[in-house]
Order: sequence, then structure tokens, then C-alpha cells
Amino acid sequence: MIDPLVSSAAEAVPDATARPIPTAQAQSRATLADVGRLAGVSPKTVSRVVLGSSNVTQETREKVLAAARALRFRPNHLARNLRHGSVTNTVAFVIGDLTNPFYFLVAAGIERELAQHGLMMILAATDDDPASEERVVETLLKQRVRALLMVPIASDQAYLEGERQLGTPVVCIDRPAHNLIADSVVLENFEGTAEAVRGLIRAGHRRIAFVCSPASLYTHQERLRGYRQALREAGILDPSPWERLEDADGPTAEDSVRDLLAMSEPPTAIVAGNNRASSGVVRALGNQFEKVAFIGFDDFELADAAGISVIAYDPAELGRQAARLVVARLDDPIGPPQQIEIPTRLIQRGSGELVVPLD
Amino acid sequence: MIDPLVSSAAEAVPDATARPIPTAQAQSRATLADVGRLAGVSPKTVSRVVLGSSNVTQETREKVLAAARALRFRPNHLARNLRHGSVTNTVAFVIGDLTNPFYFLVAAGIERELAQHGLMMILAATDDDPASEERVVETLLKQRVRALLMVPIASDQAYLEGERQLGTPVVCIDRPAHNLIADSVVLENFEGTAEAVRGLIRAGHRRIAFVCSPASLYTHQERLRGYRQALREAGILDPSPWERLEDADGPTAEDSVRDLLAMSEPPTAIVAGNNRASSGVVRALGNQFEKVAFIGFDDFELADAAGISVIAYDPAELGRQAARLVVARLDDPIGPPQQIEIPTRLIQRGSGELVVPLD
DNA sequence: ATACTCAATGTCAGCGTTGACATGAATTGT
DNA sequence: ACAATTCATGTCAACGCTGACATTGAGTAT
Repeated sequence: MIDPLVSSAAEAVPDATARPIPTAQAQSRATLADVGRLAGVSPKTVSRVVLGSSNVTQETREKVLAAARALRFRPNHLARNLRHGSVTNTVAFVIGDLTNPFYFLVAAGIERELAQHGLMMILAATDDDPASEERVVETLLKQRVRALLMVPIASDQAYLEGERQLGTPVVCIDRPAHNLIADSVVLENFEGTAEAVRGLIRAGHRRIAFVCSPASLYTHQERLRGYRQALREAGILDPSPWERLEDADGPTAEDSVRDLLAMSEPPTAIVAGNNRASSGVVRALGNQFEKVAFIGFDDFELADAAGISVIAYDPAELGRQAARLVVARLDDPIGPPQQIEIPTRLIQRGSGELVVPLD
Repeated sequence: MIDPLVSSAAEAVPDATARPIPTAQAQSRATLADVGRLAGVSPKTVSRVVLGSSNVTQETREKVLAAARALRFRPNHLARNLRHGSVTNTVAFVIGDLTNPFYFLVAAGIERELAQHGLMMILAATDDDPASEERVVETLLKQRVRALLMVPIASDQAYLEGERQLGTPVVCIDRPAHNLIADSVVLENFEGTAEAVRGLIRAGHRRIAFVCSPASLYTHQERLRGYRQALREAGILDPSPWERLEDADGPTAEDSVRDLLAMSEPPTAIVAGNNRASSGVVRALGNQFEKVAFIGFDDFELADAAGISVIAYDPAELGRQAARLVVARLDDPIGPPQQIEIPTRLIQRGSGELVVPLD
């Protein structure tokens, strides 16, 4: 294991000639006591200076500050936090898949909002493995994180109930928790998708496909509901031929689109349920939106340059709101759980609405 | 300020009828002593069980584990770490701009590699503000992070020298540190760019532009050097008319490209120095690579679908290597500083090499 | 039977900090 | 001039944990 405190065996060699360049630690970190000794005051007085208490003479304060600077003193927050009931100022954000740019934008929003409240963000990934979720969370709780922000992966978050009762706020992002009273921030999945599909219908489309995977996700189910709802309103009661809801291990969105286009009555428009599906659709269609209209859920880099219409939202706003919920919950642990919906809006760039359907 | 320990004023109201739904913390967290009391053993024995010491009867162990489970005991790592010399298992990654997707991918690589060594990643942003770098780092050091990973923003990291001597590894990412002996992981900026430009020259291009900002960055300077080197090899000694190295507040890459195209002798090929510049170029050119060839530094989502050639590398690998340096340095604090170069490779997708120059 | 080993458990102190409380000196009021 | 107040500073204990060391009792060797 890693242990930097184990001094190297250098002293065993009386004359280490081939000694490498940088030096290891000579002295250890200065403590309040060290500073106090140098300044000729008690550790407590140093503490007062560090904490900015007013009950210190200007003269003493300067002496102490000089000593602190000389010794490169840096207060030990571990000790401080222990003393104060093990309350830290780190908030954990537990993500499934770190490589999804979506979550990083969320993380950016969280980081920024938390920083404004003196809180730091610790990032932990579960690699989309439900089993590792509890393990990761457990590790974080041992570190006494102040609150937990998470994109729930496991099918059950009941294991957090005890912790919640102990006062650790839990805020779920993108999907609600299962079997746990927790605040959550989600997208306007249903309405956003329904509105986009309604737009396609208004443009004359009837055969509208929906491509998405994995189908089991809360977000995708909501979007699917929105899709179906809009079609139902238009009198299309069975959209199933155009639904492609493959699961993670099945065919990719790219395959699904090729499959759709090969149908005897191919769809005239495609809606992608998430940004990964969007990538697949774009690859399969190769920018030929004269043939098939396309709207993706979730904006992406250069979608504007490519003229692709999307159901967009602000991922950073998701993070910001979640962080705000954390802060609010820390301020007031009591109070009914909240669910915030982040609005989506259709950005029309040509791929979805300017198309004249073939039939 | 935030303080969840402040109990609500509920007890002042004898009969709180309009009480909200969830409950606040009833009891506090169990400690080793609590578990010991319940199991009828000393705290030390509980500690032994928790740490997995062998010198405990099977019977005692089970009693203790049962008690721990009953009390939902969770070891306090703050106390543990304090006891052990304030050595934590969190490593900080200090980034300038969180919204740059490049850094996400780096962070993902870091997180993954660190996790394999039982280390956690704490993310902190400086918002590309050199002045806030030291402040942010200082805060992190108070938390006693085990090591520091950073993308240096400030023009001087000498303030970390003391900390380095105390044994905190510092690894710089993407650019080397200034005035500080530290390990670093950088890209093959010079060679990667030179090779790409050589390719354009081989394809017959002579008027090759370089668009990038801000010009002051180490990475961009290296890339610029590579660009000039390749041109020099081809006998083009003064590329300055085609260099567009505007700084952050100046015109955007998009503007620069329009400007270039409006020249009396416009470039036949453009090289972008980073992914932001690439976006700008793509927007300005609008995919018309028949007119002007294009190669960007740094791959991006859907560059493949758009057929854009890039100088690519693996950002996650950057992170992984950096994390590995941290771990190595923790194992062996002595040893000469290392600089690792992450290889780049030219991915030809059509925008750069299949073009027939106009002249 | 006596000393000797060893395993299981306990006692204690201290990691660095700060709240509660104590002390002593200077200042104030009357 | 003397108690009352204020202010700067100090003493002490405890946050939760675990290394160093002590203790106990059972088993083993002579």
C-alpha cells in the first residue's frame, strides 16, 4: 500500500553518492503549538488569531502571524472538523459514468454553486455498476461528507435512510431515488419530448420513430411517455413499429436507424432519446436531413454547426439547482422533500422542422 | 452560515401541529465506544474488529459486528486520519475551466486510476483566474489532501515549494509548473503539430494558417513551434501572415478564419491550435473543406461524422498517467522529477489530406 | 509444580484543534 | 479608593480513533 511516511532506507547507506535530486520532507507540519512556542503565546491564542477572534492585541496578532508565516503554518481541518463533531465541508457527487460529458457539465454547475458556499466537491464514479454504488457511498460517508449528490444507479437507495435521519442531505440528480425520501432535480423529460414530437406532427410528419437505449432508465421512460402522448393526441395510437428501445448490450442506435430506414414504410422523422443515441443517428443518417427529419434530446458540441435540432436544457443548471437544494437542506433539515424540474426547450436548427415529409 | 447541528426550534413549540414530513436527526452517530458498550467489550477491541485484526475470538468478532450493524456504526475517517498524522486519501485536481470537455476526460482518467489505489478525487476550479489558484490550493492543503494534481494557471507555482518539501506530491497536467520542481504530464504538442503540417505540405499546401488563442499558453506555444518548424523545413521562413494568435479578449477563431479567407492570397489549409479554435473554424468554414483544408488539434464529438481530420490523443490517458505519477511519488518521494509526454496521432478523415490545393 | 509463551483483551495517551471556563491585569464607575 | 466590569490570555478536556504497552488466563515445556 501507499505510505509516504515510511522513510526510505537511505540512512542504511552511510554515503549515498548517487542521491537523486529533490529532497524528501525534512521537518513535519507546524501546529498551533509550534507557532505558539515561537511567538511566545499559548496555542489557544494562536487559534484565536487564526480564527480571527477580536480579543487579541494588535501586537500579539502580528507576532503570531509572523511566526505562522515563518513556520508555514496551515490549520489542520481534519482536527478542526473532528473537534466540531466531524462535520466537513465536502459534498460528494456520485456519478455512474464519468465519460459522459453531460455529467461533467452537471458537475461543473455543482462545483461552482458549492464553492460559493464554501463547500468542496468530491467526485466518485460507480462505473454504472449498481453493486458498487453502495460501496462507493459507504466510503464517502466514512469520510463524513457533508451531503450526497447522486445520479441513482442502483434500483434501491433504502440503504441511505439511516444516514438521511442522521442529517446528511441526499439530492438525486436526473432521476428520483427509490425507496428513499430525498430531494431531486430532474429534467422536463415528458413535456420536452412531447412538445418536440408535436412540432414534427404539425410539420406534417406521421411516421415518427423514437430511438433510445437503455429503455429501463427513468429519463428514457419519461421521454418515451412524452413521445407516445404526443402521437396519441394526433390519433396515432400504436407507435410501436417505430420505437427502438434496445438495451445497453443490444444493437446500437446507429444500427437501429439503419434498420428503420430499411422498413417498407420508413419513418419520415426520428427522435433520439439521449445524446448517445443522437450521435448514432447522425452517424447513420450522415447529415442527410432532406430525407429524414431529426430531433435529438440533449444538445451537443457543433450540433449548431451541423444544423441539428435538439431538445436542449442547461446541464450546469441541473447541477446548480441540485447544489442549491443541498445548501437549503443543510440550512433547514426539516421540510418536505422537493423535486425540481429543469426546463427544456426545443432549439430548431433545420434538421427537424424545415423538412417536407415524403408522403 | 450552514450548520445542520443547530437543532430546529421545534421543542420550543410544545405541540407542533404543522410539522413537515421528514424527520431530522434523532440520535447522533455511533462511535467505537458506543459499539463496545453494546457488545460488552472495550472500544479498542471494536477497533480491532473493524480493522480486521486477527487477535480477536470469532465469538467476540460476531458480537461486535452485530452491535456495529445495530448501531449503524461507520468508522470516522477524520479521527482515524488525524490519529495517523493527518494523512488522507483524497487527491485534489485543480482545474482552471471546468466547462472544457477536455478536462472532464482527464478527470475521468484520474478518478479511475486513483480509485484503483484507494484514493478519491476532489475537484476544484479556479475559473481560469491565476489569482485564485493559490487560494484554492491553500484551502485544499488545509484539508490535508494527499497530493495535488493541477493544470497550472498562475505564472508561478513557487508557493508550493514548502508543501512539496513536506512530502505532498505535485503533478502538473498539460503544462509544466513554473519555479517548482514537480512531475508533469504533457502532450506531444510540438511533434504532433509539426507532423500534421508536414502532411499538409506533402499534399501540396504552401499557404497554411495557424489559428489559436490564447497565444500565451505553454501548449499553444509548443504547437506554434511545431507549426513553424514544419514550415521552415519546407523552406517557408515567414509564416507570420497566416498566424492568428489572438488572445482571450480579442477576436474569436471564427472571426480570424473569416479574416484569413478575405486575404488576397488566402490560406489553402488551416490548422487549429485547440478544440475551441476548431469549433470556430468549423463554424466559419461551414464544412466546405473542398475550398480550404483543415486539421484541428484535439479530437471532438462527431468530428468523425463531419469528416474532420484532427491531431488526436487520449485525454483520459493524460489523467491516468498523471495519477500514476502521484502514486509513484507517494511510494517514493525521493527521485528525480519526471515529465511524461502523451503521444498524439494524426487521424485523417478527409478535411486535411484529400484536398487539392487551389494554386 | 514452576516458569514460559502466547493469544485475547484492556488501559492510556495523544493526533491538532477549540469551546468552556479560569485567571489576572487594566479600566471604569461612584 | 474599591468593587465591578472588561479584555487579553491561559488551562483543560474532549472530538474518535489506534499504537504502545499492560494485563489476564490458558496452554506448554521442563
